[in-house]
Amino acid sequence: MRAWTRLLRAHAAATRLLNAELQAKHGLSVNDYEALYLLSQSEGGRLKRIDLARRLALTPSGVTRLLEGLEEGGLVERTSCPSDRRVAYAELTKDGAAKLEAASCGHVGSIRELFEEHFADDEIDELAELLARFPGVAGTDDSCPAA
Amino acid sequence: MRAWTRLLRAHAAATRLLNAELQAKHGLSVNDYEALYLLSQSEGGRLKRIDLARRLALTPSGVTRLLEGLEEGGLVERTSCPSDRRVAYAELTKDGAAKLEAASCGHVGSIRELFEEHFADDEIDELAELLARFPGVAGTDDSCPAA
DNA sequence: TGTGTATTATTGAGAACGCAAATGAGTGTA
DNA sequence: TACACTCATTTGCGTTCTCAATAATACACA
Repeated sequence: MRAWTRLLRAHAAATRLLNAELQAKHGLSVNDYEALYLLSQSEGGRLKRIDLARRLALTPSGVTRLLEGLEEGGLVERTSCPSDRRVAYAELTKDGAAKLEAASCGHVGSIRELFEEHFADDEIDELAELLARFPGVAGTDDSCPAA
Repeated sequence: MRAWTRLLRAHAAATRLLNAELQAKHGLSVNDYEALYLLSQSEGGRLKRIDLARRLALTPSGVTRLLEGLEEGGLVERTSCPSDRRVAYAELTKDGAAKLEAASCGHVGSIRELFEEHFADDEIDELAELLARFPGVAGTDDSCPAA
């Protein structure tokens, strides 16, 4: 029980902090950033919308809304798939890659700072390992295509 | 970095699951439940709104909105403080205590299930200990008045 | 081929929450 | 007393997300 309530609090506090900073400096939300990052790590800089949803732990409709904003800003482009006309790809644009580049240094720094202020290096690994146990979390953070 | 993104995913996935269940069975959100629980554990079944905000990792305005719903449902009552007329207490009503009682068994069970399915007991403790390091998380989950 | 089912994506409606601004109340200082 | 400052709370507004319903496509099988 303590573990659960603390997960709630830790997420709320950390998210609010990082969101505010990212928003102020670059006009991006944390999820905007994560989406751009995932695209940048994927082959061809693009990902099926549904895969993006799974990796971000959002619903498909959440992804539609998220990408709406990014497309409007010209950071992401909609591409269609010739072999399956149901799927739409989200593809990183040049502007999107540049935006990610510009934001990443500061953002990664803030995250490092937040964690290293309170944890030793091996504790961070431990935390990551434990969190990966939750359903749907494992294997969502690297560039593997998530078959 | 992995630790951070996994914290995001784990929270999103777990919250969505437990929220849906709690909502379907009792018409409460996770934060509704947490608020009722915190009140039930506090002296006199009441808490200053601002303390509730801190313990839930919400902003004061978030608490106002949350309590709006609970007051409408008769689960919580607004009480004033004689010694400082700025503060308003949120006080658990009989109905609120009953509602909490009714929901707690199933909800706690779901949480246990979710965690015990993926973790050993000592790993849960470890996770709780690590999460407590985040700023503002420590000491928010028991009944201490959070001076 | 025709039909039923699963999958991908979008839309409408609504919930939850944050920020900024405003209000009213306490506190300290001259 | 008068003034500035801080604190608890609420309100308006915008953002982000979910759920349920819908549409279009793919696929499996008789």
